[in-house]
Amino acid sequence: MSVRTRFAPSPTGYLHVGGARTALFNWLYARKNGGKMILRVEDTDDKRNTPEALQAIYDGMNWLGLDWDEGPDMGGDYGPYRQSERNSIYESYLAKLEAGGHTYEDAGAIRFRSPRKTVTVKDEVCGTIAFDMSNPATHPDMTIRRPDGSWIFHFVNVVDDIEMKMTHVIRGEDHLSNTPKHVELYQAFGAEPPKFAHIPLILNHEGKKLSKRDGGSSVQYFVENGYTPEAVLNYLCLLGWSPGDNREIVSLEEVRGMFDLEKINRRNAIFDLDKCFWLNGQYLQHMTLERFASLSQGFVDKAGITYGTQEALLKALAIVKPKVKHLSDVPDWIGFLFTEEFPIEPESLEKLKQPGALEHLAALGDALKELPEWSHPVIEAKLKETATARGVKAGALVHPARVAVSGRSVGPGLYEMFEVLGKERVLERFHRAATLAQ
RNA sequence: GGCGCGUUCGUCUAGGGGUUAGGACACGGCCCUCUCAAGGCCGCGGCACGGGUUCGAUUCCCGUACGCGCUGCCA
Repeated sequence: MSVRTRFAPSPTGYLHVGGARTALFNWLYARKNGGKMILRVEDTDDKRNTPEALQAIYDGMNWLGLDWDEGPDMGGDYGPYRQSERNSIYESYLAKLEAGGHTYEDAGAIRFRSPRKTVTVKDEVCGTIAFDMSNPATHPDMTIRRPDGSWIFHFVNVVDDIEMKMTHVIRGEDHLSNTPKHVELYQAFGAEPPKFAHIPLILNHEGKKLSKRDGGSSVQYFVENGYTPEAVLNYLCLLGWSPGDNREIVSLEEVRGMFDLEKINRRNAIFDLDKCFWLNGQYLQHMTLERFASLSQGFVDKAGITYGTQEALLKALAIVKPKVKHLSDVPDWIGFLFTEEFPIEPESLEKLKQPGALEHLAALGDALKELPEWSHPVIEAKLKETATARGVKAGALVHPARVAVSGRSVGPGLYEMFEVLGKERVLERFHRAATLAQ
């Protein structure tokens, strides 16, 4: 039987990183085994259930690059894929339960009568667990339908998993304790339960369940803060799973080849934004300039930078790419290259006021002015030559020049900046800075 | 409270009856260097505790503690 996994989020208005990792593991397992990944929207009773909330799920999944084979947007053989549209299916399953005497009414709601036996759950991650369901006080009969006719999660979840022929249910460990209830339902339907795999939860720095308020709890956070999907995906893979060979940087493709349910830990993991941040810098540095440019484009446009030609933008991006850690920082890193209105940091301006700084700057300007060719190696040689002639270290010229040209003391390599700016603008900026620092 | 799951550096993890307990992030130092990064080197830092089992336990078993989850007419 071919593998069928599913990601079954409830539209809450955003894609939670925990949900994203659940989706990722389901995706990996399906793809690894040549199976199908299904997206099912669990929108049973919520009023907050809006088109925007659904869109947030699509957006998050799309951004991460996790695709699915069946879902609300594309259909499939077992649809519809939104629980709000599956009422007739639930009615028929309820009828089966009623026919079997498994239900009863309680204050208008419909409850499932537990068989009150020990239920054994076989979990691919947690092993075999026996749950004693005999005590109604600790394991009350679950409600499956509210008085208003709406359905309860446990019921529709199981019905859909049966109907959609899921072979593997990979979900958060918060459902482990619910699983015996689900197994009772499978048994009442005479259906074979799927294989379960409960994956550890993702916690915040306080060790609590990651909530909406925690930075990085939503995929949207990573989109807005200039993370690359490959870095986030890589980070998520490393939470509860490991390639086992001490590598930290592993592409989705590689993980897809070696992913295995048995290798998932059972331990909850605290989300470490620092490490995700580090991975992001790694990915940014090692990706192609083209990829970097396409990921940066949105941030550059949003910042309203008038960069002229695409070629000019590319040149600017090339010199900041090794330094940038967040794509959202790109505009700040390249902005001064495209306008003469860039700000000069007060602290940096102080460097220009240091004794000798303006003289060095003027001398450097004079030297550079004579340069027949304007390229990194030539500029560098000239600067060093000038420094030597003046009996100072290169830094004495570099620092004031950097401030003059960029308005700040931290930035891309000086010679690279010069090259991108061109001789005229560099010399102009030298003059302007000298004036400002008087 | 009951039930379930868990517990290796601050964090993510590798490992597993005999190891100097490995890696990564973070942190500190040094090197490189035009700044900042990157990179290189070094350092800091860990098997929750108590009993067993065993020649030997961080690894297996049992407790305890702690954490998390479930215990809804939330999902």
